Amino acid sequence: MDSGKYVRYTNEQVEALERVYNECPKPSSARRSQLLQEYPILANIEPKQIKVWFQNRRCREKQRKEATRLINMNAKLSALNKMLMEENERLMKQTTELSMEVHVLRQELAKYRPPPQSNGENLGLGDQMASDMVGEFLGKATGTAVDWANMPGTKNGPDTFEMVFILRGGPGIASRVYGLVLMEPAKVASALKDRSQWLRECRKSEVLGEFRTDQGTVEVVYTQICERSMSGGTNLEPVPAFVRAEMHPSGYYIKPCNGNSIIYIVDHVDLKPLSVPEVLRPLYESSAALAQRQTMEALRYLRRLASDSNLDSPRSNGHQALAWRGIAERIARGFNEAVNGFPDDGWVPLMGDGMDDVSVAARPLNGQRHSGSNPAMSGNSEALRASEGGVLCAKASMLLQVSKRSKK
DNA sequence: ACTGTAATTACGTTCCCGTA
DNA sequence: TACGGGAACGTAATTACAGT
Repeated sequence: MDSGKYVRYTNEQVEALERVYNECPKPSSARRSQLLQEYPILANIEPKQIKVWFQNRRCREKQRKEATRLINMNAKLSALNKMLMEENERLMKQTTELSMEVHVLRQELAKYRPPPQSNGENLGLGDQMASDMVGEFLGKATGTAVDWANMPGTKNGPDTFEMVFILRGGPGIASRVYGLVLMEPAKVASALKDRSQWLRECRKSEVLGEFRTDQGTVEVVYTQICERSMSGGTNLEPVPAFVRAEMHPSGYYIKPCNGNSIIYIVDHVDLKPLSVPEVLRPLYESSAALAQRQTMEALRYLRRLASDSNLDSPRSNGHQALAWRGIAERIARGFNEAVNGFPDDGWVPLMGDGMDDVSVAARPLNGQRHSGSNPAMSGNSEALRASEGGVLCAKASMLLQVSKRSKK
């Protein structure tokens, strides 16, 4: 650029231009010519220069506003960052405290772990007697030789000291579960005496649909292990050609433990799968889920009681309740995956939603009609085997209700 | 070297006018 | 009336210069 072209306007000239700019930042060509008349001090400035000055002035104002906006935003973000840093520090401290608390709780839980069951080696006399009593109890409760298969996903671990087992090799289906409940043994016994009470939330039963096959009538029944099944009473009309099942007496073994209780719960159901229509047999054979549901429901009930009763006690707090809930949920998930071969969300519940309910899920296959409820979109090997027969697939709890109704 | 600002450049939009 | 060309003007980016 020719250096002779570059000039710096005087302060007076700039002040005059600023006054005009404040009135009108974007003057027209006529207005620009007019202000040359109004301000003799601008007489030596070309109209084109005036135009350029206004262009640059608008540009500068825009840049300054943007700079101011960025400065303000930076201040806000700095304040927010400071606040988050403080919050992070607080949470880090909380994490440390909770980790220590978890460590203490695990140490406490480790004290309540029952002795190994493989043999009696390294057991004290009291432990050996207790172990023998448990074995005898389990045998009587199931009416069969004890040959349990531990369910994957429920192994003893650092954060759980309870296990779920399914009977292997005996008639029918049995399951057992043991775990610590923070209740006095007398209270546990009292709660378990009234079995119907912990089934109170599990008594809903509804026929969702019905259709006939060559082997007989198939009903789709939603149930939650209804109370009347236990008492023998029912207000549902019996459907002919349905199979029978027997409910064996359940058993509870309560072992005192430092003011709390280690509970062994067993349920045993003989569904007689050989009497089931062949097309449904695979489903009956998968009904280990039912027995497990019952035992887990009992244990959950006891824990709810313990949790409720201990909420006010100084040794209990919200963390404990959360820990118990987490353990129960992990066990339930693990069992479902182990027995059914798929997670809970693989089925769409017809009613109820799973964890605390004994829910039913079903899906129509091979173009068969269904009950009108949402069909589940995935299944397991048992469901697939059943589907080959061209009927509805369902979880075991549904089929138990079918068999119970025919028992009357 | 850095900053502020005048001047330049590139490009897009709007308006006006002539023409088919 | 539609269309194209040109003038005027705008913005954004860049360059160049003078003062500190």
